[in-house]
Amino acid sequence: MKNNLVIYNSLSRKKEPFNPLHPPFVGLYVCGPTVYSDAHLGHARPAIVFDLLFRYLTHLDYKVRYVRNITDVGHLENDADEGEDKIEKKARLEHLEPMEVVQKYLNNYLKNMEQLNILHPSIEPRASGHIIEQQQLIKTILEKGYAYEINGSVYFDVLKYNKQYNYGKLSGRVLEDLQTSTRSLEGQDEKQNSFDFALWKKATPEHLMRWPSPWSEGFPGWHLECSVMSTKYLGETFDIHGGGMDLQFPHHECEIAQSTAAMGKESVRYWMHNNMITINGQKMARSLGNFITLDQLFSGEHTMLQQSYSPMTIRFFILQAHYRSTVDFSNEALQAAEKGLQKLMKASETLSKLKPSLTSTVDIATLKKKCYEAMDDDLNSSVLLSILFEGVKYINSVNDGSERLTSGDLKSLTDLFSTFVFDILGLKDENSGKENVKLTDDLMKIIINLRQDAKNRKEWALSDHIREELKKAGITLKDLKDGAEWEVE
RNA sequence: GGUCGGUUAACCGAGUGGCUAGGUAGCGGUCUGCAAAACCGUUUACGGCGGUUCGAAUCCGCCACCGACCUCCA
Repeated sequence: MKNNLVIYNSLSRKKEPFNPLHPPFVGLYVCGPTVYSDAHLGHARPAIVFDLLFRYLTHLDYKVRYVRNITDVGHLENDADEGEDKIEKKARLEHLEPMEVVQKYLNNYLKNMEQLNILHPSIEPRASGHIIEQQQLIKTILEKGYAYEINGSVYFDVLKYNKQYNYGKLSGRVLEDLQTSTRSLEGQDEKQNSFDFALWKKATPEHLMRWPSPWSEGFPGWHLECSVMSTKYLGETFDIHGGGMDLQFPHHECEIAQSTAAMGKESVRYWMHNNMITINGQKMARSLGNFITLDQLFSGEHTMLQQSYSPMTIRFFILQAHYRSTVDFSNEALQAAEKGLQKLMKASETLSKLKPSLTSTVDIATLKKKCYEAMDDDLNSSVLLSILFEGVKYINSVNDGSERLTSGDLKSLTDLFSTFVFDILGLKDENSGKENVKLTDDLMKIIINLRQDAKNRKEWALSDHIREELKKAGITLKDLKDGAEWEVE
């Protein structure tokens, strides 16, 4: 199995040829959402980026097992109000059970993902379903001597780990720098060093989410679930781990430390990080309160939105930028994306109606080659789209008669669009269904009006003929006192 | 403060040591009863200052500004 795919590995900070460990199988793990509020535009980005990767690898005939976790345990929040669990905080506010909150927002997230035409991962494991495995990993790390227990909590000993391994290799941190620069936060008295992180945390009396363990009734640390669930389903070593750039430190750094401490080796071969979506140049995040939820985008109900934007417009908007660049939100940019998407969709419809010629005046084989080159170059969907728009130009030109395509080339171009626009980029024509309903409605109005004119002129034969023909087409006309109703059988 | 990244035309956004990215918007034209669509042509680019080079927006240095991470976060 061969491919020309090159991906940027955050670990080496270089583009590297992608060679899976056990071809034709590929293991892909991506950090999913913490489900304690509605999904926002920021959540759409990694979902779309790694959906693109999943789709492309699948297109290249790899057998991909794609694991995307659901964080439903909620993790410690270092707010002024001493480490309150996010999910519980929300639960108390809304008088719901923590798991009820989880279910509500998980449902919403999954609904949004479907709207964005994001394929379901192969496995969507939940942190709460892997408490035992997480405890096992803690035990192993304790046995290896890279963690210590204090007052029922267990912390990872970063200093000791760093003597043998390199803590900070992924994010470019140097431990000595961290020692001086890490802010001193309250409630960290237990830790030997400020940069140590929790593997197990003893629950305070008001903490609702808790599980029994050898150390205390409590809950697992922030970073544990990913180490556990990735290796459980993909093996001790697996191909790709993805997530947002903001997770690089400390989350992914800690994952590396945990896995390495437990197994003596690293799990991940290629680290991939998508960049952020900005709004007025600033990161869009729940914590900053400047986020727009996907439901709001789709409905247009937000003070910053001039109109609603369809899921495919959002998808197209995100795909227009390369995943490692920031992408800046604005109404203007989304409206441009909406128009661009419409142009692409319209062209692909036109394509299906083109008539073949005996000769071709444009080079489809080269176009196809360039599409693969764009995707192979670290999933450059931005360049891919620019090439597909060359194809759009060809299509419209052929339609206008200024260019020609043989039936063979026509088929190639149709395959190309089907493959790249729909299968790989995962775009779909949202208007076809809606338009048809509206179109039928409009057509029926025209027919009914014409028939009314005929009736007004007492041309009953014509009027009856129209009604009979419609009946044959499965449409029943019902004449009312004024006007007419119609219905489909 | 530390680490890392960015600054591209009206807006979004690729890319590259010499060759039109693309989308949206604008302008001119073709087509058209009109309009729309489509097609053709087209305008203001590579933050600033130096350096390397035959040639830099692209490499190097300095400066300015912006951002991310360092704390849950996509």
